[in-house]
Amino acid sequence: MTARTPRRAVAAASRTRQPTEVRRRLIAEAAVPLIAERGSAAVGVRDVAAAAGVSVGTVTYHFESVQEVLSEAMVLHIERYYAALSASAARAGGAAEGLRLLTDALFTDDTDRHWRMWFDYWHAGDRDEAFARGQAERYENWHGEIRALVERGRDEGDFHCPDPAAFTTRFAALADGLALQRLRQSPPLTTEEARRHLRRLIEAELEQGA
Amino acid sequence: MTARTPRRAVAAASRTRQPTEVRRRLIAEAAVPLIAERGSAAVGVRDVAAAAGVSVGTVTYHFESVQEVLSEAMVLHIERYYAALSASAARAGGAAEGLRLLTDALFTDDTDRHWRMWFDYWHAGDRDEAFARGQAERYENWHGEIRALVERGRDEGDFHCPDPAAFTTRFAALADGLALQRLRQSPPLTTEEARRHLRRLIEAELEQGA
Amino acid sequence: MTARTPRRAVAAASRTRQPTEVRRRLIAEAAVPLIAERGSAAVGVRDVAAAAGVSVGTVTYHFESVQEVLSEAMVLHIERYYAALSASAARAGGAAEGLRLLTDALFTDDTDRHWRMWFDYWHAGDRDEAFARGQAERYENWHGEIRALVERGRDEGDFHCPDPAAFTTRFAALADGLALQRLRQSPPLTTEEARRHLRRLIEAELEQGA
Amino acid sequence: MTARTPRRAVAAASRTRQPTEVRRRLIAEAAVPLIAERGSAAVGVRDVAAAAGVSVGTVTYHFESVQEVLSEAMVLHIERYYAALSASAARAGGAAEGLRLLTDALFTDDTDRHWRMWFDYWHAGDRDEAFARGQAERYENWHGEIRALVERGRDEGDFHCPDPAAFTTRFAALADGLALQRLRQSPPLTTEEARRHLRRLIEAELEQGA
DNA sequence: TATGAATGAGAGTTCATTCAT
DNA sequence: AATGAATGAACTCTCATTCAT
Repeated sequence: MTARTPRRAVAAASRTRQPTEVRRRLIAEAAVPLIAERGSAAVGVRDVAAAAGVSVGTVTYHFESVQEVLSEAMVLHIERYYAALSASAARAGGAAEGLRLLTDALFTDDTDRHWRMWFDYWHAGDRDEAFARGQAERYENWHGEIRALVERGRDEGDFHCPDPAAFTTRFAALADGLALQRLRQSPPLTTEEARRHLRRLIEAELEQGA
Repeated sequence: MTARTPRRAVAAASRTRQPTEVRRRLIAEAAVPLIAERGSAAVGVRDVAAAAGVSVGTVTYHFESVQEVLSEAMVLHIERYYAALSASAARAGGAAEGLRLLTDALFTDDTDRHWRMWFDYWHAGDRDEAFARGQAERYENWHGEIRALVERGRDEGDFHCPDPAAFTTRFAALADGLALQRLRQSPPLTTEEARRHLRRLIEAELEQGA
Repeated sequence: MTARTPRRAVAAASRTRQPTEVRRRLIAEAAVPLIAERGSAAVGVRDVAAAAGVSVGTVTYHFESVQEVLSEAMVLHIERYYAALSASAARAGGAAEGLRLLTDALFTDDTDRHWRMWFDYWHAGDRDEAFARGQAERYENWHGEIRALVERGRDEGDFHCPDPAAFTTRFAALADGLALQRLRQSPPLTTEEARRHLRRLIEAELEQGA
Repeated sequence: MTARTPRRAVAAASRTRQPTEVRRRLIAEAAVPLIAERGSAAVGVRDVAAAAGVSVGTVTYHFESVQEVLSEAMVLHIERYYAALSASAARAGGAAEGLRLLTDALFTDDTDRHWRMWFDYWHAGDRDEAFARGQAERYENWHGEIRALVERGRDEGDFHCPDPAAFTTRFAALADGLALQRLRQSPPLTTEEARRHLRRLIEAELEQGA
């Protein structure tokens, strides 16, 4: 009969008193799958609270606003994604192989949800300065990662690259653009096609003189 | 008019009776700048009605839903943008020059609002099937435009291109990706830099053998 | 694309200019099935106009208000129903048989829609004085019909009835009440059961002494 | 509070925080007189909220929809009415007297508002399955009450009744039908007349052989 | 620290009525 | 007589935020 069915099941243990930082983290973490599935615009405090197994009040107690929760959750997810990419590259023997592994890791069947969230995050920045700043920062880290590989590759003699920064811009832009197309075109670009386009760029720009 | 939105000034001339198709167009047209400035998520029927100088009822009389108004407005704006690009390319002597003019037209100081709306439209498609379909269609038209130029350039002997479709995918993706970066990075990518990256792709892929 | 698809198909011939009384009748007549199917509360001017094959303006030109259309339509339907009952009774040899035929005609598989509209009409009278007056008038006619049969039956020596008016009240009330139950109870009262209850009343009150 | 509904006076004491079940009850209770006076179709959330001395949000917080509020309010009222009838019957020495007291209690000058709400509730069931189900259930309870009295009366030797279920159907139907007439006819059936008709049924069917 | 009832502005939509054509 | 575009008040429902407990 009640309008909102009380769901207390989730994470009953965490209903106990927690230090702020722990609680914040638990809440943000709980929001990640919600955003990934519905998009940030469709996630409300109530949803987050329910998913985290806490009350609405607890969410607003620990966060200034919903925006803050969403932002934190998205950053959490995105950083984790880039960490995986880095790990993938680090596992390689040389920078050239590293860039190749990273390229492969960018488009897999599991990455669509990442790209969706990434563009969702991008979009949020359109009206929210804080999101935009986070976005810029994330772009910077990501570019740094790529550029480092390119430069190491050049040092190791595998790549020929007069302007690593410019290449990085193109590489990152191409990846973003391919993802956009993949998520909207029909029939969609396959993951393999997307990778091939990136590899084509690498060949054309870094390996031609090698 | 409602107490909340007191202005009625705009488009006073159109207060008169209009055939449905005319009124629909006037309303959609009035919605364009609103969406461009605030993003589609922040535009409501009341805003549109006020901007069009009509009552709320008039908007809902001519449209099924707000979504329909927004979609129509965005399509209006986007198609106009692509028409300008086409015109720009058509003005050229040959296909090679056409592609160069088109590249220049993609990034100017006036195009940021286009890109913003383009990505807004893209994002709307994330939760609305109708938007997504429109998006796919627009991608197709846009790709067709580019590919035609590439093929004509090859026929005219200016371009060397074994796979025009693949190049088109990369060109369009790079343009999208550069726009994403331009709107978020700080300091932002300049229009000239963005163009240069696209020209670099053209050189590397189409003109290398010429 | 248009919000409201223009349906001009229906009764194209009647789209021509018509004298007021003719047009009123055509419109009211068109409203009958709508009310029967959806209930008067769910029928709007637009529906009526569409069903009558005329414009909204035409409906409001000929009627003071929607209420008036609905009322007229309901009266049309209800009077037609009672006319059929009268005809049924008139067809009989004597009053006794007439009352029996009328009883049978009250509950058939086709009469549910009548009862539904009757109670809809009754309900409308709860907030609208005009409806209530129409209702009272209809009750009076209906009672008159029954009473006349009873009195004739008494004169013909078939019935024994010291107070025809009181019997009429009970007979009419029982019919109404049985219909109410039939439309709500589950399992619903069958038409045959409903008739039997009415016949039982007739036996108990009119035929016991005969 | 909203500009449109300035009064906030009622139930000032209940402005305080209440557990859901309590608040739900307070709100439903506040809706009863509104429905009784205007009919359920004319009662909106704003009215209910104002009457309950809470905000609109509070109503929608505790209820799924207005329908739910109205339904709960009507059930509240109707059950209370039947409880009073039962109490009336229970107070009697024997079942025969119980049925007589119940008959008297059905029509008093205070019961018109009940009947109005009962038919309003009935009508609501015409388009809403949930209402219809509630209605069916209420019919069942009410019939059970009557039948029990009849059977007890028979056991006590006061009534002669070969088919208590059938009598119950007729008794309940007659009561409903008399109420319908009473609320519409002019001049209206007096309460005493209505009772007399019911007593006549009892005499004719239950006491004739006694 | 945690709760969840309470809030109220604002959203999209409906629709009887008006009136220029 | 007929049209249908235009109106705007009123509707229900959503939801981030507040705050007494």
